[in-house]
Amino acid sequence: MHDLSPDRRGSFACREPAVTTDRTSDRSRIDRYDPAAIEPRWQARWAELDLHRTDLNDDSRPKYYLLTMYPYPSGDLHIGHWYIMTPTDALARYRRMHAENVFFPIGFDGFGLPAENAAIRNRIHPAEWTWRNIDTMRRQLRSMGASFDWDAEVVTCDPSYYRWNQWLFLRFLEAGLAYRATSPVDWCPNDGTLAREQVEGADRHCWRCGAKVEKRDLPQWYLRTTKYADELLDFAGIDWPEPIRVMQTNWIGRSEGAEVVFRSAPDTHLAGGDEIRVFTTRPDTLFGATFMVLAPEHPLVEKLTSPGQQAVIAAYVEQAQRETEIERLNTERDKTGVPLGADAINPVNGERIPIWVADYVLAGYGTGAIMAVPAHDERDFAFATQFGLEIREVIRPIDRAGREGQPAEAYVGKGDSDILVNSGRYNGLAAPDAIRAITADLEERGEGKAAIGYRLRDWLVSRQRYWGTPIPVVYCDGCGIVPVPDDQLPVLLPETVDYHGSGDNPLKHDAAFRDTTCPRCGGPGQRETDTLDTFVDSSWYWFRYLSPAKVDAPVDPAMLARWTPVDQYTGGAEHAVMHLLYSRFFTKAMADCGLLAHREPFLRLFNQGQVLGADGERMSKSRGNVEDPDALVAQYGADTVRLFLMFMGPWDQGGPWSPTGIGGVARFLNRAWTLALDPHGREAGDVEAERLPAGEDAAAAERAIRGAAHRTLAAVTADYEGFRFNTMVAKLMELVNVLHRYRGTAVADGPAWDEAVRLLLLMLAPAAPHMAEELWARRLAARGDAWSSIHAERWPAVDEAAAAADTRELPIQVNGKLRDKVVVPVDLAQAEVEALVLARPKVAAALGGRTPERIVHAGGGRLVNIVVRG
RNA sequence: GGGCGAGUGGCGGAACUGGCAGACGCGCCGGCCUUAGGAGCCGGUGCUGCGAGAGCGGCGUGUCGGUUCGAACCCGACCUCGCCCA
Repeated sequence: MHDLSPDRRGSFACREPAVTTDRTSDRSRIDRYDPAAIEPRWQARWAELDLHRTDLNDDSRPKYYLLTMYPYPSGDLHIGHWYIMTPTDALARYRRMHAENVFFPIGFDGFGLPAENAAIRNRIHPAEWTWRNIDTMRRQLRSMGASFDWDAEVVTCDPSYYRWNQWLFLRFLEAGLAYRATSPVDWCPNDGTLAREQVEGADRHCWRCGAKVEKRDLPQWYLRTTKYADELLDFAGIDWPEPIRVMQTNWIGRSEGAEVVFRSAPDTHLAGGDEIRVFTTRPDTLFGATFMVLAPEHPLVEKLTSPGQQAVIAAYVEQAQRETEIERLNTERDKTGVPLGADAINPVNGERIPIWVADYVLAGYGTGAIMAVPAHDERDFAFATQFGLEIREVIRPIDRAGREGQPAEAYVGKGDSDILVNSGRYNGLAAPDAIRAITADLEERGEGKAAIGYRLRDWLVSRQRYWGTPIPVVYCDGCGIVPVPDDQLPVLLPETVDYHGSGDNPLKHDAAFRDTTCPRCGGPGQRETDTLDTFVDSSWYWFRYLSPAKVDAPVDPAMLARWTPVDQYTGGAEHAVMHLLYSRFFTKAMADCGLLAHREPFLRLFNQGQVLGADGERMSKSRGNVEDPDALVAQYGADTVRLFLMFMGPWDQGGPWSPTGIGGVARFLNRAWTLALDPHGREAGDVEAERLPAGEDAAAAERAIRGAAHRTLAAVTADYEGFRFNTMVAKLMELVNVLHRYRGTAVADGPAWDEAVRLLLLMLAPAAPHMAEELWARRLAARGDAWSSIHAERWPAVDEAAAAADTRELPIQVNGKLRDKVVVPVDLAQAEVEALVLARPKVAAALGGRTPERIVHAGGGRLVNIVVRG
């Protein structure tokens, strides 16, 4: 209700900015650096001039699509958003200075649970809560001075966006990429169903709320991510960080093996011949399969159970269903299980082996049944030991020949030279050969085949929530599942909802929404009341940025062709197997629906680290460790905060937040300001005033200044290209320190000085855009030139001749220990270097009369090492 | 338990990927300027020994070994921490 900003402004006004003291000395000659005055002024000017609006139709320049992960509108921008976005903004500005047509959009991930929780708690409509937060965040985002193209903004909870979620869902449905199925799903008591990727940790908790996840049997909608399992493993053509590739690869979890068909054996209660399919990565251990285990939920359990075992099996199955997956998979606790009273036939040797039911086999995993090889699998070994089942060694490492008797533990190794034993006609084969031979033989007899297993599951996208995209289908008694026709999209979320004071999905109880007519037969129908996982929204949002207002298609095809894929994506690594995997899936699925011509969304990815709270924990409102940048911006200015975040450390590293040291960055900007505006001044305490550094005449000083400036330019350019913002800032600091040594001397404000200041401002422009713009404007005004933005300037070129030094300091080692240094001309010949070096008294002392064995000129003459013996 | 990554001053972090360890900044110490300094400016600052001093040594990148003229960087073993997966 109440706008807080007047209060805030009031409190800022009372606070004396730390960086603006000017009561003493000659600093009063120039106006102080006052970011509070400069920054809003330039932000307004840039907006007014539409400086950051990208002409998407301009193809006279190379395009560069720079994307940063759009934020969730939680209501306030914290320092983490700045950490993510301001270096990316520096990149956008840097690339623009290379005359590229840079598209740098922003939007909001509008759907999601916090809005709904706020609605339940505070009786605010989720839409109102969300849109109000978005307004706040837009203002806060502008205070960063980021050069977002606001015309392209996308908000996913707007019907003009989620309509296309629905449209894409229908295309996937048509293409067989979306389907509905009933199976045991991960269920969070707070958030409802979750995708497998959204269940984290060994204790299987919810990624969002941390609650313990259970299993439920529910009919749900899925997207067929598994169809692309192999393609998702292929990262050719995209430049992504190794850790993300590894995480996705592990997540997909491809394993080669075989599907083997066991059959139930005829028995008094059973005709036999029921197929029990198992997947194994170790078909070479088939002869060691001494029993089988079915998951309690396996469909054949009931049929195969012998009459005598029925009561005990029923009780066991019921008990197992009450347990969580984590309890069932816990390797610490004792295994439990019950024999069915039936046997299976091992297809390789015709042996009858008992079938058990045990909870350590999960229904949702593989086929829900395993062949148990206790000699070569730890869990099977534990189970067999506990129940006194046979343990038959069939794989033997070559160096452990002929040891008989019961092994003390399972040998799970898979050495290339491991030999099969106790395996009939395969005895003596090496394990890899045996895998091929056994698989081929099974296939020939129709009892198995080579198969590939994946850990990846299809993506469960149904959520039992109000604040999301309605899934556009209708259930009709006569017609079954009927997709909502395109011309009836969007299926709008009803605005008035009743929350019953619980977390239950209000759509389910909203008759006006739920009850409808079947689009096919016109009879009564019911809408799907589940909504789509919000990760659907974020799986294609960068396409929508290209034509956010388009009403007849999700994206303008011409824009698509010109601008996608994204050239550079930046964001956190925490989305490795969620957002980043889903986005790749969506791109491939959209391509297969004929909507795209490319199959990978983001050519290059950079994962910045996370800023943690001062306590080292992830920042969150509930932990109370969220850092508010507004106070820092008020005290130091946005440029200082931006630069400090870049200077903290490597961008991909992140770390606990601490504002200690921000004063150093503020000082640096102040010193740069002083250099640019007052080259002749000297500070009162500077005893060296007016004097050039020892041994330098004016010409040497000018050479030194130009050299420093151009070497800095070369280094800073390389750092921007490599996302090394921390060293980029450090090098600018060094340049400023060099220039300060010449301030007030005869060469201050001379041509070399002038050039160095010009380069400094240009190098600073991407990172500290307001201050650079202000000083640039004053510079132009001082020369009587018309104003033009520094952000429209070209990135300067390094003058290699200026950057080159004519002498260098040569370190001299004796047996690898540094003993002396000498200044030499850069192009001194090796023979002359040797003569010079050997003539040094310190070298002679270190040699102690010994004769050098050889002299190593290392690293292209960077260093000499004199090797002596004795 | 498996996979990946990282251990460098009091602190955040540099070090062209095998070549001067500690750039830059914080902090700390000294000086200047000041009625004052929590501002600004200049200088110093890895640890340690000898020296009044300029200086001269020794030791140093988690631990122990190895390769090399030369190792923070490469190899082996181990310790600790982080992330991902069980």
